[in-house]
Amino acid sequence: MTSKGRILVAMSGGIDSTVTAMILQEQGYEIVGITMKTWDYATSGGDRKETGCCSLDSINDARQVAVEKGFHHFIVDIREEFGDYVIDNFVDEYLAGRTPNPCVLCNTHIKWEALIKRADALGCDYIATGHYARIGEQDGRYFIQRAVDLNKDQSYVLWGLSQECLKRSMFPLGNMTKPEVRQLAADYGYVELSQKPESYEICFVPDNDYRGFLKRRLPDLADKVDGGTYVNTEGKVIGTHHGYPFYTVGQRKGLGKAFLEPMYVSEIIPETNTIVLGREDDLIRNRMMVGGVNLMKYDTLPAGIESLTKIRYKDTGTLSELKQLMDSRIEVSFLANVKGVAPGQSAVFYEGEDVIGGGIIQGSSKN
RNA sequence: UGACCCAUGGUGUAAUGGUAACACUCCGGUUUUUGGUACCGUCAUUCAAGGUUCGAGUCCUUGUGGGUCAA
Repeated sequence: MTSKGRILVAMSGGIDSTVTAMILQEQGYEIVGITMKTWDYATSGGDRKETGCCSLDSINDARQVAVEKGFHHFIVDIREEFGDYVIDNFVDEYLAGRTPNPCVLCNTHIKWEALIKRADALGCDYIATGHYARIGEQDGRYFIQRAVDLNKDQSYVLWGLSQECLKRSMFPLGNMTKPEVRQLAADYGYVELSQKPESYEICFVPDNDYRGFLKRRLPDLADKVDGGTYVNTEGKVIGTHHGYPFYTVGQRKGLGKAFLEPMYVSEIIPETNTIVLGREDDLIRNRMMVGGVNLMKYDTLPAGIESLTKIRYKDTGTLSELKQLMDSRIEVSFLANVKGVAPGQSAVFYEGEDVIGGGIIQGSSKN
C-alpha cells in the first residue's frame, strides 16, 4: 500500500467524521479510526440521539465503516476522565453562577489529549477530525482558521488547542461546505448517512435539559436553591426564581414571571441566590476580562492589536482592542457595544480568518 | 354596618354603546456541536345574577371581592 503516512481519525459514526476518514483514505493515508466512549446514555436518561461531535451511540456505525473500508478501528474508554473533568467542571461552573461551555473543555482537555496519546501509541503522525475549521501556520506557529463554510464554522470551539496538538491535526472538511460533505457521503455509498439530520445537544445531556441534568446530578440542589429573589437594577425585589444555577446571563425566556416589558438576566449572585433582572439595554457592555487564555497565532500579543472577538458560538464578532496582562488574562475593549456577556463562556479572538487565541470570560463592565 | 372608587386571558393594561386588542409569561417551532439570544406560531380574557338596547366590557340594579375617605 502506498501510504502518505498513518493518520488517526476521530470517528463518531456521524457523517462528518466518516467522510473525513474516507477522504483521507482516498488521498493515500493509512487510516486508523478511533472512537471515544465518553459517557453512557444508559445511565444518563433521555433518548438516544446523534450529536455534532460526540454521538456516543454510534460506535458501531464507526466500526462498520472501518470494516467496510478496510482500516483499523479502536475504541477508547475515557468515561472516567470525561466525568472527572468535563462533567464535574460543568456542574461546578453552574454552582459558581457561571455558564460553562463543555464542548470547548472537552475538545481542549479530553479529546485532543486522548487522541495525541493514542496517536503516539499507534505510531500515527497526524490526527484528524471532522471539524469544520482549518489550520494555518505563520512564523513557526500554528493556529486555527475559520472554515470556508461560515454556516458550519467550528473554529470557536477549538481555541484551546495547544501548539503540539495543532501541529499534528488535520481538518479535511475545513474547505468544504456541508452540502458537499453530504454529497460525498452519498458518493461513497452511505446514502442513509448522507441524509442524517443535524441535531444538537450537550452529548451527556441527551434530553437537552441541562437543568434536569443538574438536578439528577445533585438531588438536593433544587430544594436548596428554590425561592431565590429577582431584583431589578436598583436592587428592589421583584419576584422569586427557582435557584441561581438554572439561569444564565442574557436569558429572557423561562423567567416564569410577567413584567411590563421583556426582562433579561443581567447578573447572577450565587452568594445570596439573587438574580438581577434588567432591560435589554442593561445588558450592554464594552469591556470584559478573559482568563485562562491560550494564544495560537502569536507567542505574545502585539501591543494594541485589534481583533474581531466572539463571545458566543454563533456570534459574528465585535471589533475590539486586546491588552495582554501578566497572568494569562486579556483585557478586551470593544469598539462597539455587546450584549449578554456571560461569565464562563468562551471569548475567541479573530484576525481575519485566523484565530489569535481564546479564553474564558471572567467578567464584564460598561466603560 | 355612612360616602366614594375599582373588577377584562396566567400577569399588567387597552377598547366614542357596534367583530374584545397590546405587552409580558407559559407552550410549540426555526436557528445552533454549550448556555442563551433572535425570529415565527398556538392556547387563553370581560367577577356573578338580573335589567335597558337592534346591539353591553361599556349604561342601570343587586350580590361578591378589593381599595379610599368615614369626628
